[in-house]
Amino acid sequence: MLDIKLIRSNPEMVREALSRRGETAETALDRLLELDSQRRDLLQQAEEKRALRNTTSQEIARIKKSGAGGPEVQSAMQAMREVGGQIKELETQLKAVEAGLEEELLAVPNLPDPTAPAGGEENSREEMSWGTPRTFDLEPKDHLDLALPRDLIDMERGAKVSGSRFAYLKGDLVFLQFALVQYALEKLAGKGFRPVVVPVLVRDEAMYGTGFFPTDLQQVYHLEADDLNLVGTSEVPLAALHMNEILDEADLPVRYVGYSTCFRREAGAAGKDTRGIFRVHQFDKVEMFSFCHPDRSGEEHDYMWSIEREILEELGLPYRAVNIAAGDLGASAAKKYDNEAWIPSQERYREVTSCSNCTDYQSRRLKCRAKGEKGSPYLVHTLNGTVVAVGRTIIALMENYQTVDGLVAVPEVLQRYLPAGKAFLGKG
RNA sequence: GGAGGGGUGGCGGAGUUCGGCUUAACGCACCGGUCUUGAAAACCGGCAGGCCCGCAAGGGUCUCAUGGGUUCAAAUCCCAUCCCCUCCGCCA
Repeated sequence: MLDIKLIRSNPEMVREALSRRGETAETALDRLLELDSQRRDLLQQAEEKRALRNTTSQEIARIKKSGAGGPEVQSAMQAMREVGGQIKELETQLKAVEAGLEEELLAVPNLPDPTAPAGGEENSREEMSWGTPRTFDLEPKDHLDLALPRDLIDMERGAKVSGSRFAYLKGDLVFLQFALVQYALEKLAGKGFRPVVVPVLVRDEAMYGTGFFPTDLQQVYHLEADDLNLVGTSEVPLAALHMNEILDEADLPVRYVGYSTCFRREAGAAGKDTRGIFRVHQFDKVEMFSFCHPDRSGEEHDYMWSIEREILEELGLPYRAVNIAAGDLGASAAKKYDNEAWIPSQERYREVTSCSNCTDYQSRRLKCRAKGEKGSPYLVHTLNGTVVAVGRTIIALMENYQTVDGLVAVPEVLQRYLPAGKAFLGKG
């Protein structure tokens, strides 16, 4: 959520910034400004009446206490009865205006960082790349073809039991998953991130607070009976962890690494990435999150991004990193890097991790602030990044580490987390 | 799921019977000062946040879990919701 005061005092700057997203937020901004001015007008009227009522009520109390209290008290009470009615009327109008303002404001995305390229997806800019895609003598197999002979991935039964885009992961892939998770958690814990297992069911409040609602409503599984939502990423419960809190400035940056299953409806992705487990409704992910001082989110972003790259390099996956264009950013992000690993079967780079700086967009919604020994509380900046998206990382590993015999080698950094002697998946 | 009890400032904790100097006592923590070679102790003072108006100084308003209601006036009375605790039942 943007600061209404910023919009009020600097509408042209906001308009300009949003246009870099390609947003046609013009009319929305005009409505916001109009509602804001209505709100302040009504607020002022209501507060004047309330001030009158307060002083008069105190007057009445004083007179009654002194034992007096004749007709003038009666008439004052009568007058305040009327004022009370007027206040109620103003408050009703005010509430309607504020609800409208809130609704409009929630739908406005974050202002993009100046270093995020303007425009849509096609303007995203490759920042760097690492490694060289392997060349194969024979056509490389995709992850599903590699998995099927050893029954490591079972899409058919996933579909039978749960529907399309659900899978069973079996055998050595299960060990590989937990090896990745353990490797990621240990690495991040060593870099100042506190491990957390988060709740995966959250209230609407947390979804709005993190900026997924109202924009991504249709992406989220909602449990009607309990009015709870299945999270699509542990970013949600991690961000909401300090909702309505004032952090101690001395503790910043407050860093967490969360592990959870993630659920996504993938509405609107019909026909896209339908093979294997590249795009499924349920997957596991290790996610990092940081609450940091507003002056340091830039360097924190770089730090987190560097961790993601370090991991891809240790896993030996050729990748490229992309600075996402403003128009392709999620609602909350001011800037985002996507890291795309080389997928041999597709002969292209696909997103495996990403890292976003959400500045104060989420913290304003979540009311998450920090305060030093002196001075007033201020909104923190929030950042999130994928450490390991298990499914996609497994795909990248399988395809890049496949042998001519159709076996899959295990990267050295992961071997110590697998049952003894497993240097290849599904062997024996 | 059943029966009770309870949510007050950074923390602890009064106040709720009987609505009105509660602009929330008191303590702890914290900050500033006096004292001291320095520190501790003691003493003095300060110490919530949001919003609105204002160049500022300052003023107003709201907030005692949340939202309504009663009243001239609500931490206090009424209703609803959320959360926490205890006991019972069920349970990985």
